[in-house]
Amino acid sequence: MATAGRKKIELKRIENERQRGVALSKRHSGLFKKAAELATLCGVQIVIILHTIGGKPLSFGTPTIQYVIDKFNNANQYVQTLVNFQLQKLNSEFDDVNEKSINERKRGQVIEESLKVLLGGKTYEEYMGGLDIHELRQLKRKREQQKRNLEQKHNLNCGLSSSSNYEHEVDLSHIEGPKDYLKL
Amino acid sequence: MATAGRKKIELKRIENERQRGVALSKRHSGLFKKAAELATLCGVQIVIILHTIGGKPLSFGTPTIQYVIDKFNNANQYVQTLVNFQLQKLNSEFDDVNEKSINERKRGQVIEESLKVLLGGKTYEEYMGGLDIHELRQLKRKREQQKRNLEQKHNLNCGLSSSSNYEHEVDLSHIEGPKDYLKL
DNA sequence: GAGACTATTATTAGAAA
DNA sequence: TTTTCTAATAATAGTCT
Repeated sequence: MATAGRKKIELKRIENERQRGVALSKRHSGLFKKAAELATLCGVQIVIILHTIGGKPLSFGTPTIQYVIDKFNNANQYVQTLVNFQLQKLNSEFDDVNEKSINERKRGQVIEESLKVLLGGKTYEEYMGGLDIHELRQLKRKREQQKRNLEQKHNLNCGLSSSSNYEHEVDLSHIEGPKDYLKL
Repeated sequence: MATAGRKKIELKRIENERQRGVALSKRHSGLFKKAAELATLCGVQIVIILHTIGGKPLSFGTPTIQYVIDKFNNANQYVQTLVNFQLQKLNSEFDDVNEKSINERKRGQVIEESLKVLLGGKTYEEYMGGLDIHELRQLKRKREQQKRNLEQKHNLNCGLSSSSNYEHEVDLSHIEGPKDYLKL
């Protein structure tokens, strides 16, 4: 038996879904409140994680973190930090290359315009016809090589997926199992 | 204020070590008991980990601490998946723009070469003399700067970049912070 | 740290919004 | 799912062991 209320209730799963939901809501906040009090009064660091039957995770954690608490709260913070870092890097590179592209095009246009004047109103392509195939092939090959290099680079730098090591090695040997409060 | 007992106590750290120890002992078992009840009554899986001021870890978990931890970490894997998706998208865009940049430059070089022949061995800039010099110098400076930036990035694959207002759409809402129970 | 005692306060079951 | 109300039950501060 357990609980405070109008009536004692049996210490077993509440089958009525509605009742169970209400109990979960009340006891969830009650538990977290107790945890917060404990943290404040006794200066402990504490983490609570619970998964409802429906699979919804609820969690509580004091701001200061250590050991296994790292594994929970920090896992997220750490992931976010990594993500932001990677995104910033990519964004920055993206901006650089994009600007470079714009500048190259701009310069090309300036040169092309004057060339056009010299060629009697024809563009370079129009003037040259289909020639320079050899060089064009070489350029294509180079471009492909560079693309391959880039892909390699990104796989190395952005391997968030493959490398799974945000995990701090944590000694869990001292952690107790669930105690048998229910049989009191 | 809080607590049930002979007297209300202020909701702040108990400075008296003896009192604090007693409070920790009682509240620790009380909290774990509540957790066990919640697990039984509502069928939730739950883990509590706390570290005392002295660094001693105390924990509780149903069905197992490791189980709940793993489940929580799996939720994080979902976050990682989303993140990887976003990164791939950015990488792909990056490659596109980069290739575009390379193509622009190659095209510019080809045009420049033929222009040089037409101009009697002089580059466009040399031929144009003082014309457009302001703009050309600006472009040149920008290009050199960008080249430097890129080289730096290639060398240090970890250069922290400046600003980014990119927001990844990842729902971390299930990870609650400590709630404000203490101000009630 | 953990128990026992007990006056006192906190939590919560039930019902309904 | 959370909240309100209220009666009933549980948790615990203080003190001692």
